[in-house]
Amino acid sequence: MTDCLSCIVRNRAICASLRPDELLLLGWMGRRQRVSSGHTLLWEGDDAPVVANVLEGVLKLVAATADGREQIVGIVFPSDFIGRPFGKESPYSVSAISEAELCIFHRDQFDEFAGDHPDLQQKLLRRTLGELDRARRWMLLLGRKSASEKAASFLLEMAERLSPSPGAADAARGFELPFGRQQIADILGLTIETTSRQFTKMRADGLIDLPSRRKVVINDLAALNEMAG
Amino acid sequence: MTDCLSCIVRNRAICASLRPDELLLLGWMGRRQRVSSGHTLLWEGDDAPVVANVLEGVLKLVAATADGREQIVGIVFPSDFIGRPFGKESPYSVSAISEAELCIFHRDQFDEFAGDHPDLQQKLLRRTLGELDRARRWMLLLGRKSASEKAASFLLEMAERLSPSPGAADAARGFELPFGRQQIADILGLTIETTSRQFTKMRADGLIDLPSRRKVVINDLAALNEMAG
DNA sequence: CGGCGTTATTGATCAGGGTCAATGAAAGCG
DNA sequence: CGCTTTCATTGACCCTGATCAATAACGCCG
Repeated sequence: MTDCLSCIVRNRAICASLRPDELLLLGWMGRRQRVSSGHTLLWEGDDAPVVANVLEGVLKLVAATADGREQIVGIVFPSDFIGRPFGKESPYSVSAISEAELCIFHRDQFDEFAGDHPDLQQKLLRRTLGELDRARRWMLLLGRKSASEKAASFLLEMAERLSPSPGAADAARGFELPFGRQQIADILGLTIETTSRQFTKMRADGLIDLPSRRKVVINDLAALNEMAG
Repeated sequence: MTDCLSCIVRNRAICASLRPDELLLLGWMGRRQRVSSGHTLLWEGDDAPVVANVLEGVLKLVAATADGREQIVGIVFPSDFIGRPFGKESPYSVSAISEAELCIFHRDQFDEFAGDHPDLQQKLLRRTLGELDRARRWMLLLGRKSASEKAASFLLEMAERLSPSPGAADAARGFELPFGRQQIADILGLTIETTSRQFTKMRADGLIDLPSRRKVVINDLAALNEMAG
């Protein structure tokens, strides 16, 4: 059994809507699972028999064409929810891109539990609405922005999402990306070469520093915002 | 007051979850409104004080860059729901692209009503999850597909969504698009010229007929599927 | 520390799709 | 019915970002 009361995402995940006794019930249903970096949890097109909360680590949602081109369609951080409630197959695959720890439920069991707990369902609805907003803003980037606008937008989004206090204006000026260059390319709908060139150019122009492969320091937030279009 | 029981989308909209007495309550809150083609209901970035069900007509959700490039991020058909419950500003604008009839609610009133009616909220959750899946499949198209793949994918999606019996395998072979070429371009992340060229090419190759500006007849579904990648 | 595998950068070239411009076809209207 | 306006098609040219290829930097491990 899982101890939900001491869970690290207790107050941020959808479970935050539950009372201690309800949480106990949910705890009986869930089981913790570590997944290692690179491991794929759910495959695109397959029936997705599980849903989960992310306790730790980062995962990616990937859609792919028949000939292997990949687009990352979502990034999942701790306290986020993954899987597809209400019985549809997953339209994308879900893979860990770092060591991760999940709290996994059988989808059918979870669906039933959710049916009896409107507050949980509302939390899930709010979260899904937020995800939909984010996905739609990303569609503008994918469909209409240039490579340089994409790169700048990406850094701003990451500064926002990786900042310690969510929602606050103090987006992190320096942070470590959980992605390599190829994954950034798959997020932006670019090739790895173009992505690399854009990063190099931003560094050359003094907008950012790149102290190591995955570290980024933002020097000129205003210019970056300008550049993002 | 609105007569929900005789509503044309009674069994398809989220209201289908409600009992007659609940429906009566909701009817008191809603008001019908006609909107003419081209009229914008909600503006990107503004607070969105209303939500609505679509009874008739087609609307588009549009995200735009500061310099005026536009990306259509969603298409709304009869029985679909529009607006942003739970108090966030709309991240896109909503415009009618044909004469339309809506059933409009004040967002706050609707939120409160939804809070008291879990079944309604679940219907909304299911719908939102479906929209999110659709948006993410579209991200693959925008980020990774070529112009010809985009055009073919578009026609297949439209054949599916415009078919009279939803879900059935009998996607309409001939149908009338509710969009002009510029709007198709804004859906696909292309220019109007490229869109036009792709349509002309598909006709030249015998995959489709174009009997009038907005009419499409699919001749070779298999080839179109192949082409969509 | 040195060697190797992986990942990122840089360069040269090319092509898909954008841009600019002109023409053509439909729809709206007096 | 013809005129105007809007929308779509077609053509010529160019540019951004993809592709192909080589090199460089990092990280891992013995």
